Amino acid sequence: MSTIKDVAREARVSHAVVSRILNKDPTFTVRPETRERVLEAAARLRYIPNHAARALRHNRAGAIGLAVHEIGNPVYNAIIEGAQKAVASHGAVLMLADVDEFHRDPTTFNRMITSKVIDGLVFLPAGNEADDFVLRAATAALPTVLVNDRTPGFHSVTLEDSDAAKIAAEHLIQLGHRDIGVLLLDGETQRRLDRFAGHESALQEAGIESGHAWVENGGHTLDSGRKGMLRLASRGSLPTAVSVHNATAAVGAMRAAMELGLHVPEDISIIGFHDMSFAGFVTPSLTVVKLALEEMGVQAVETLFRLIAGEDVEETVRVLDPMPKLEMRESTAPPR
Amino acid sequence: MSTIKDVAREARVSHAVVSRILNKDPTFTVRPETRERVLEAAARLRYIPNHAARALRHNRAGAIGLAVHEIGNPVYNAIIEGAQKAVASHGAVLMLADVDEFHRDPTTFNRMITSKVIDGLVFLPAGNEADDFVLRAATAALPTVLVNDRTPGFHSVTLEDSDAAKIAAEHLIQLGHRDIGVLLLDGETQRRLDRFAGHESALQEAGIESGHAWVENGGHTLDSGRKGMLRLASRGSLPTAVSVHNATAAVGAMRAAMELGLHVPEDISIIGFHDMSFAGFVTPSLTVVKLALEEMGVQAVETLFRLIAGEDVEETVRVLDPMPKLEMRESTAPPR
DNA sequence: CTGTTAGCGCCTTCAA
DNA sequence: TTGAAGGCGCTAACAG
Repeated sequence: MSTIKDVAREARVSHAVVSRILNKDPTFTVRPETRERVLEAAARLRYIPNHAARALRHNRAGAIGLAVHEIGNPVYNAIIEGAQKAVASHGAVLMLADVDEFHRDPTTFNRMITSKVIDGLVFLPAGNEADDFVLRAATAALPTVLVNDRTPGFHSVTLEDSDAAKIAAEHLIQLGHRDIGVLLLDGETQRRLDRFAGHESALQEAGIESGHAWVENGGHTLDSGRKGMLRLASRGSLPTAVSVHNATAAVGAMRAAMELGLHVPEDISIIGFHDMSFAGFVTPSLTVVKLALEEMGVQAVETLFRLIAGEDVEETVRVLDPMPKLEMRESTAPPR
Repeated sequence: MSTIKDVAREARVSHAVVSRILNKDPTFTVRPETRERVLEAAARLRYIPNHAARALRHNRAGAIGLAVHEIGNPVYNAIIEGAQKAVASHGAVLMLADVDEFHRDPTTFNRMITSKVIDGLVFLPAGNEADDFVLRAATAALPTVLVNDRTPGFHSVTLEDSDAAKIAAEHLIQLGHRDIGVLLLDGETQRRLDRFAGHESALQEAGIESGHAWVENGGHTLDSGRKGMLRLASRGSLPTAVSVHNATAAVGAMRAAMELGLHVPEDISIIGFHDMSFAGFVTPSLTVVKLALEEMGVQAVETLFRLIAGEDVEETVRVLDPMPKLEMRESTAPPR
């Protein structure tokens, strides 16, 4: 591995000159032939600046962290991809981490946030106790941005959760459903409340008395969705349609319906959130409200970089483009 | 952020002493009271060594990379988790990266492998052109370990692919199937061939002439699995059972069967590989051969660290514990 | 226009 | 048993 000094020797200049040329220092003028010599030497030696030395000098790691629950949940995939791209466009690298893992063994996490391994953290909360620990520790040590949720006092990037839930409920209403259940997210997140509010407002506008009849937590995993649906069913009466506020949970809910001997969508319609890969491939394929997950990942990282640069940033960034949009498939149909 | 000098001043010693105490230098003896003072000061100031300075000094990044195709594919989740844990146990951090992203824009990748952002790379190939680029570039620059595949001349950690495929085929044979199709992985990977060999050997031992009758590529995605199944069906005759060498593709294959008006498992049995989260939740739930994915992730990282430390490492590490195991669910049944 | 110098925070001889 | 000094590779202020 060649260093800046090797290049300097090769180009017969001091290493400081190399540094300034390669970093395109605007306050610096140099004879074209010298610049030429330096660039040529750098190319020939395949010089690449040492990351650690740079980080030490700048007091910047050149890496940012992304902490999620369950890296494997396909819903998060789009967020991760968006973040990945945005980070790359800043010439930095992404470090992916599991929140629950961090909570179980905080050593790594603590090192990551306190020893300058990363310059900032994007954090996707799920509403459990691990969140609280991570959020508290992270914000104390680093610029931190919440993604897919908002909490007063913290920088956040959110979707139009209320609108999205409203679109889902309206779709069911439009199909002719009046008995509409909902599987909310679990955990104490704002998006849970926002989505619930959107759902309720659609019912209200349609003149449907909800009376909080069929409301359960469905969470964001296959298993929690399945259990939520089973709880809904254990009430004696069943709705003809259910809005599930997460696509992974919706697949679990469909599984539960099948176990109960119900056919989807003939006996019960199910709509999910997020257009993750599995939505179109399960049977029946899942009608969803598609959200701008990837764009949200991008925005979160951009917000974080602005924070790191010390810029003034509004507390809550809302991702408005693209807006939530219905993606109709097989799992919803008129009631019979 | 306090530095080693702050601690030294606080404990009224030189910073060299602090360094040696904190790093437990065995060739170093110190008066208990001095050690006490230092440890106490370090704790009080919440001293954490600066990662960049350490990296610079040791010429080690303290991070290792994991390059996969499609971070969101649930099959990889277990591998990632295993790797995560192993990396943490070494006091390092994991950098997750997307191979295809790297191929599209090699800038970030090149920086990552050449500028000491990571100390080594674990690489999960899928058999496309992106692999070749990444593998070539990575091995030239860094200690690199292949995971879930093997290539002569490169360090690899693999599963018992042949055995696993054999178990899958034997399960179908035992149920009474004789007309057995297979959806292979695509791409030019060794595990594709190994699994095919295991499959064939089961048929042979059962006295079934394969004649390469129902053999197609199913890949490792929902869509490729679906298409593979459609191609199988387009041949005029249909097998009564299909072994799909990847669980995600198997879900796609089930979807295709449904589109063809076939019921699973009544008309056609389907068995998949890897016990990923969705396997138990799709309808019908998917019978799979469960592989030691998480353990493979662990082993890959351990192998990489041995390589980084300059130890002698056998070229191919086989993960033998736990061995592949059948996990029977609803998608396989006797032929009718 | 270019070179010299002084650190960033840490570890590791070498001396005392 | 402890301290002083040098240097990892890089950048930025200051000289020339």
